[in-house]
Amino acid sequence: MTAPRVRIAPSPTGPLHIGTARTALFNYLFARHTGGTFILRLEDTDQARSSIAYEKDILDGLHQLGLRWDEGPEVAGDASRGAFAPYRQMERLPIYAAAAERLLAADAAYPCFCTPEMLEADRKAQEAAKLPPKYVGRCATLTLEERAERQAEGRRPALRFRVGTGVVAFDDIVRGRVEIDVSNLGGDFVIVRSDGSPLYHFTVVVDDAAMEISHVIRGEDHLSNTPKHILLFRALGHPEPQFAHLPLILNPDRTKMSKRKSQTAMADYLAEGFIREALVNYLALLGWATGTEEEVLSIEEIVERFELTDVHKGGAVFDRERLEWLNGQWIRRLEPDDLVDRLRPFLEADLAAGRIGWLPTDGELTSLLPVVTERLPRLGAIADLVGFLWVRELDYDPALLVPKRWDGATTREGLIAARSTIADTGAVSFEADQFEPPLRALAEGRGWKVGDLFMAIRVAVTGRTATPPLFDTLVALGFERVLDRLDRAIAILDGATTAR
RNA sequence: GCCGCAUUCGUCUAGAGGCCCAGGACACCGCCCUCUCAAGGCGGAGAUCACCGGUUCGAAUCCGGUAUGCGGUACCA
Repeated sequence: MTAPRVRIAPSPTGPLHIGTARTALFNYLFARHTGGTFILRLEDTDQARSSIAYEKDILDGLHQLGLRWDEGPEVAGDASRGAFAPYRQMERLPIYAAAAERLLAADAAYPCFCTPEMLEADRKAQEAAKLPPKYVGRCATLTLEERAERQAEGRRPALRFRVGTGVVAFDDIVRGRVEIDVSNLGGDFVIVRSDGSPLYHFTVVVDDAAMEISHVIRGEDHLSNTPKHILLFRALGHPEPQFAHLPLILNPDRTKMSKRKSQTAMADYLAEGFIREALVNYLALLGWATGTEEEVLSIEEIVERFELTDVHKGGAVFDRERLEWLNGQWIRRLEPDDLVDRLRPFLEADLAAGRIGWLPTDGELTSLLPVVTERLPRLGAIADLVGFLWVRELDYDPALLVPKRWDGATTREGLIAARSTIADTGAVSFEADQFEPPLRALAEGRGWKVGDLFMAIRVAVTGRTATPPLFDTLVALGFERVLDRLDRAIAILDGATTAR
């Protein structure tokens, strides 16, 4: 058998959608697993809704996920690559026109002069009679003379495809045999608008035929449309590809995942710091499983194990919690240098947004990693975790300073004692294991719980109650800043007592 | 309305006639570890396998029906 050729065919009418990314991924996995070719084609015939900005978002998003296509357009107008160029439908208009001409010549299609008003009236009547909406076929039997007459009146016809009669059946790779009676297709459907622009059902088939697509892998929402495509393939005299309809990704209420009810833009997930390894891993597991208990898998491992026949039939609810868990798994698996590189853009964004006052060096960041990675659910959470390291002044609620079991006076006393202990030991060298024994001894000597003392210090130097381990934090801050922040906390407590 | 597709713990799933009074993971709860938060370890709770009927010695797995859900039904993609 010849190598498969598959494609992802997004339309740039919105940002890269999670569902589109998943479909792209499954096509990619299938292509790589079988040694086939993965093609990207832009379906931009809906000029009213398409935009170059969306196109860029989609291509960038796919690139960021690591889904490289073998044939297709490059970002924003750059050169295409592949033997079947162009890969933007708006640049393929002559091809559709020629195909339409052939169908017309063969009388597989005919011009339709019905006006939107007439069609609307038909629909109303059918609705009233409780009949399924369907084109009545008014123009199906027009003679050549009648067509010419209407043309002469200046009416611009749309082109309709004759669906004929019978049953269309196909063997879907994930769903098995599907049979649909042509009478349920809604009658002869329009393939070219009256303004001459081709419609989706038509372009998709012309292109899949022209690009020699062997397997059409797409969302289940296209299942009911497949007979139309098959009819078109036949009329065009082209062998039908195999079809595989993937289950839908769902909102929590089990409807098709939508912008209204879920976060659907891939760019938003990327911006939050979900990394491609996790995103790919998670998306692959929506509707597919290895059949073993393996779950944390690299894209290479997934490629190796992927089979279309193992894909599920039922829809899958998108579960952000599980994605976050996988993201944590993958963040912890990254090499330190890699993690530092990937953290950079997030820190730059934090700086730009004023969440931090300056950027750490690579060395600083690297030394922080051991205590940071296991606390990082998303790269974007970095400032939230240790942003206190890169700000001049801490801004916190003074009430946080006082541990639950302590009062203000005890806290003040504790911080003063801790300050001098740290000043004494830190003057020699500033290392984590230097402080723990003396500070523990301090707590013990005063009859304090170490947790309380440590918590007071923690809040004083970080402004937060949840941080990486205290001593690593102190070292990261440095001798001077630790003392400064302790002094400032003591001053705050002084102020509080004097005020009272 | 009509057509199509689907249905295993809250969620993602394993399961292809006996290994299943259903396994794993996320989330949840508890314990351990512990200076907080995580991470990790251990344990717990959680599914009469949508329902009804049939086939079979035996069904989550096969067949039929029902219900529910979703998708499609455009001169959108």
